[in-house]
Amino acid sequence: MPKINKTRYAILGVLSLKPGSGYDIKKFCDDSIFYFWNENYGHLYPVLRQLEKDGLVTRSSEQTEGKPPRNVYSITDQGREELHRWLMLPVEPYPFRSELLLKMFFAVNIPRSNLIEKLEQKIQNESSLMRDFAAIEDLIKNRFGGRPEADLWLATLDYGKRMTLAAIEWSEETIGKLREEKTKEGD
Amino acid sequence: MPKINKTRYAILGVLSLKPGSGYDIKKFCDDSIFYFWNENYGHLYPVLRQLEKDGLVTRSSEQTEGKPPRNVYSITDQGREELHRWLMLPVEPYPFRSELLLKMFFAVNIPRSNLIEKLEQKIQNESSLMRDFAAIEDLIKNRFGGRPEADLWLATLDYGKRMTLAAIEWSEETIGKLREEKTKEGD
DNA sequence: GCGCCCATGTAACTAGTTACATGATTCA
DNA sequence: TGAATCATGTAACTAGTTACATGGGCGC
Repeated sequence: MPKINKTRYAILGVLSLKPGSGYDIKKFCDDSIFYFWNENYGHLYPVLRQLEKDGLVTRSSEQTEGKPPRNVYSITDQGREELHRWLMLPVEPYPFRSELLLKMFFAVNIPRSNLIEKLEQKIQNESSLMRDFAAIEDLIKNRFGGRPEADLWLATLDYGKRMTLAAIEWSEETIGKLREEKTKEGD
Repeated sequence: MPKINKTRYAILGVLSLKPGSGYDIKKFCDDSIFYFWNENYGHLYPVLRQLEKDGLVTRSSEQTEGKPPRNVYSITDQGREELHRWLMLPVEPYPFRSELLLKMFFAVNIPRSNLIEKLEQKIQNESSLMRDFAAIEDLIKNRFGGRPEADLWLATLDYGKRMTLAAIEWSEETIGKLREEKTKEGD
């Protein structure tokens, strides 16, 4: 089974909401779906050109005076069909990788304080995510509450919130356990 | 900042527990840490040779009669130092990607029944994982309970369990919400 | 004047996947 | 007899990352 290029579909998905430039697509990923998707220019721009060649998007160059030129892409009917076809397909299992867990698993000879630092860092990161989620939730409810997509968007957000909360809880309890061990040894 | 090769450290980690062949390392990944790490031969074997060239592991060829030859690798002192150095380093943020969420996010024109199927599939997968976790937990507690690593291994397992449970809960509640919507429309 | 935002892209690289190739042993 | 497990590896490919290159506008 050949690996299918997900970036193609992520781009088609973003353009299915509204036309935009490569820059806009990247921005959308970073602002709205960053908690489960990411794209970078080095991959985005070439794939965008390829989609154009395949007839799934069209490009129109906009030149506003005193501003950098914009290549605005729109999804075509063929592009919508292709996206629809892919959305209907079952989800391919994607191997999850966690460097934190890898490090913990082999950390017998690492000072517990170092592990605790890593877990505290994780709590910081995840807490920051929780604040982002609150802001996104407001945005969806206030600005896009009427849209038929709103429920789906809130569902994906709910996933992010649950995972993030669970990660924070695990980190805190694991820190607790590590401290217990430490004091046991220390006495 | 250059991207560091995680496979190198995963291999060093596995060999830090005990010497083994490429096949053994792959097996360990698939059996014991598959819920947060994966390796495949196409990457594993070349990296193993590279580690040998760098003096971080040594190779000894075993030829048992009537069996395929085995290249058994052992970690060197230099390898242990390199592993230790890396384990102490802070965790690099790794972008999380979810095809399921990507599909849900853009699923306005997809029948709800198709989404529900995907969520049910997810519940199946995660439930199967939960059973694997139970088996691994038994193994750690019964066979490796005395090892100093046991607590760390149980901590990583605990992470897996929490995430998996949260994913199942989310899937079930999301199915519920989708069905509600459906019946509302239906009337 | 400095830094951030807008805006496009390429080149070089690396990590990782899949498919191919081979072949013995063991167990049902 | 056929499937699974043991066992090693290469070749071709693709996806994705990072660094480089360029440059105007805007606000503090």
